[in-house]
Amino acid sequence: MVKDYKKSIFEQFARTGKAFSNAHRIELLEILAQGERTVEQLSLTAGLTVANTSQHLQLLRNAGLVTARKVGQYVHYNLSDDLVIDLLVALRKLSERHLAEVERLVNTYLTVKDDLEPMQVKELLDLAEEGVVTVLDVRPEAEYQAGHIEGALSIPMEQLEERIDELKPGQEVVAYCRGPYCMLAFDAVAKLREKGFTAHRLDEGFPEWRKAGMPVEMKDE
Amino acid sequence: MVKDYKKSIFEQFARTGKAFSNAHRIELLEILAQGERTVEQLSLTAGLTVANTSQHLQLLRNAGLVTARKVGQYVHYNLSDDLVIDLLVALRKLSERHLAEVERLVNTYLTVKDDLEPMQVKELLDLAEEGVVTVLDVRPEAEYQAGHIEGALSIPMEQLEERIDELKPGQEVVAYCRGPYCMLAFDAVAKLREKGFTAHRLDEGFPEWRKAGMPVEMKDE
DNA sequence: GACTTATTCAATAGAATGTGTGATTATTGA
DNA sequence: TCAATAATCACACATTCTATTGAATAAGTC
Repeated sequence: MVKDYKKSIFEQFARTGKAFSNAHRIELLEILAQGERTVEQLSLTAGLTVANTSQHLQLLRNAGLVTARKVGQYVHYNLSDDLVIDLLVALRKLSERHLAEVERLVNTYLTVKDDLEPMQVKELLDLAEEGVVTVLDVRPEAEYQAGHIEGALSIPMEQLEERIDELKPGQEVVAYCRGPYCMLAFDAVAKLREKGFTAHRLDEGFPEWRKAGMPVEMKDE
Repeated sequence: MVKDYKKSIFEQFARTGKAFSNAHRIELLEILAQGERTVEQLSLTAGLTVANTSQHLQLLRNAGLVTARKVGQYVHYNLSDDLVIDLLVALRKLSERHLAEVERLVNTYLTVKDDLEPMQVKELLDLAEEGVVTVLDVRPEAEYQAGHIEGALSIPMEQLEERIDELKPGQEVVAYCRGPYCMLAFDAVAKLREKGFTAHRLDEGFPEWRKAGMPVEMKDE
């Protein structure tokens, strides 16, 4: 009796854990941490076929990690709970510390890492308040629409070069994107500095920001 | 280039996640959260064959979640980091909230749950200080030896009935064991009440207690 | 009603995982 | 040196996962 109970309990936990045992599923969850998405959007962003995406989503749904609501012919998926973000963050932290490989990859890609000091949230808030800095959201337009840091300016990374004159030359810029492993903000900072701006990268992405209860502007849902 | 990087990063995360995708492995981690164990001890507690236990441990080791050190012919395993406990806790919380099944199981087994109010840590500390309550560790002797709450009395659950006279009749007792899903303390409280004691169950187990930086006595390692 | 689009379902093949058995490697002690 | 013990390894088998394909369902449009 107790034995059975014990067995079942751990199996339930494993069911949740299983959701995080596949790279594609983790990526889907990370994307959903940005905000609501349809199946097609998810499949495009993650680079999976629609059917495959749908199947992973079913699994995540069965594990209770995401919710789905149908609007017309579209099914909008979302994280069911902020606890999912907690788990993603815990997973990241643990992986960072233990998998030397992760560290290596981060350092390999980000050769300029030391130059791009991430800004602290408090610092940023103060400076933005005073108008000293511009907070720049370099994610795709759609993601900005779905939700962004309060007062942030949206210039998707691909358009940064052509729209760079929207930024005042003397202005200090803080770029952010999806999270610590999102490359967009790194690329943006590199580009901005190349163009003579003082630019920093925000260590956190939008999900962490929202999770921390910081001011955001969200699309009505 | 960026694509490859992205792929690799999520795969590393998945590797960590994979460790939590199997019920036996989660159980092994939960046991290790109590303290260091040998392969044989783990296999006995989890009810697995030694070879099977060893294989799961290899996987956990490759994922960087546990460390092994050889002492004579024994290999002692341990969690490599408190972040692993964080992840276990996050997994529990998320599972609890989302898997109705977990809730159901807890409630089914613990029909007397409402009667056994868990005590809050602060409350407990105050009362223990004043000598009003006895903190009782009902885990097996070996686990107590490896580490326990400061000042706790050890009476393993199996011996509780015969050694019950070690407790003063009027005394209030607070029992604890391995964690929220460990049955020992529930059984103990039931038994103690049957014997006329005022008994409570501590909601947290030893790992949570230690993790929270509360006073413990540990075996020298 | 026919057509288009978004999503899911069903079936399949191939890869990965989990477990038991028995052999193998270390370490200790006689 | 030999036997005993702890742990790991190597293999084999069954099970489970994953991605792909093409069909089915559901909602909107003409």
